[in-house]
Amino acid sequence: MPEDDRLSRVFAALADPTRRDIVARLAVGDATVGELAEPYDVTVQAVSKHLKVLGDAGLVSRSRDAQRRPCHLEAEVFDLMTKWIERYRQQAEERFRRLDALLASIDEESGDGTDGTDDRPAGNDQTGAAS
Amino acid sequence: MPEDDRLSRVFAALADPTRRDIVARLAVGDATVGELAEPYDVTVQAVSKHLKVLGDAGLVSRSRDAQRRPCHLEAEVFDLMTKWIERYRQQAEERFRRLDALLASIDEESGDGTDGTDDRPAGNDQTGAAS
DNA sequence: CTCATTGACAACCATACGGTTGAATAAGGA
DNA sequence: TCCTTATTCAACCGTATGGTTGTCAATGAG
Repeated sequence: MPEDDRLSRVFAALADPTRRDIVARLAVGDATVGELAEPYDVTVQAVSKHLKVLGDAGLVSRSRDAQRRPCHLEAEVFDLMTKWIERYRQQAEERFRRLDALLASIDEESGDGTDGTDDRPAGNDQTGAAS
Repeated sequence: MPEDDRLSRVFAALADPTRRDIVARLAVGDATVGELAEPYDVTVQAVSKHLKVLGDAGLVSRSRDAQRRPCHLEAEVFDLMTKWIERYRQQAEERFRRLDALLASIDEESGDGTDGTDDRPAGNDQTGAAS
């Protein structure tokens, strides 16, 4: 499966409060569909659907114990999200730092505010760069 | 806004590849709607909708520069996600460690495999615990 | 003032989503 | 064997989503 697709599934799966709640419960310990359904006032079928979504996203795996199909949380998928998030957070924070440095340098040489624009660090001139 | 709702919006916003791509571009630098729309073969209106979703999730903010409405990435929202993810990842990993310790302790006293069930660490007996 | 640019809003369409009910499958227990 | 439990599958319903086209508001340039 394409990694992009997988990321989409994971994010979409966690966009639902009930499914996040299920993940929270599974973090405590494995559980069956019936057990997971109990706290909510929805049918077992609905929870089964939620579990299918979580399963397709790779967040939970199922095993078999007689008629039961216990659900198990697969924590490693979280790494995929964390990696994605951290990447852009760091990028954004880096950009913020650069802007901060720019403002500081402008502040330093206050009095001849005519050529300060040349101090702009290269690489963040996205605005206005496109045709 | 309820935090749960906010989290849902953020996850839902990032569940779309185009919107993740937009976030990636904004991490490099602010941009206008038109600039953001260019790489994709969808209309500007569609991108505007995407930006509304990202805005409602608190992921991007808008300012005004003449007719233009530059988009700016708000990195702090990532913290909300990271916190949620780390919480359950750590819980799941902790549970994994406990299971590992259990298996190790069982392995140690191999030979009298009759009462090993009492060695189960407390707190992870979710399965079968619900009434 | 008039026009071009930038972007948002409204209405519409097809599809996906979360939920339901009802029936089917799988596995034990009487 | 028949019945109960646990879970899924199938069909349906209302609403949300991502996309389109068309129109309108805001602003700057001629």
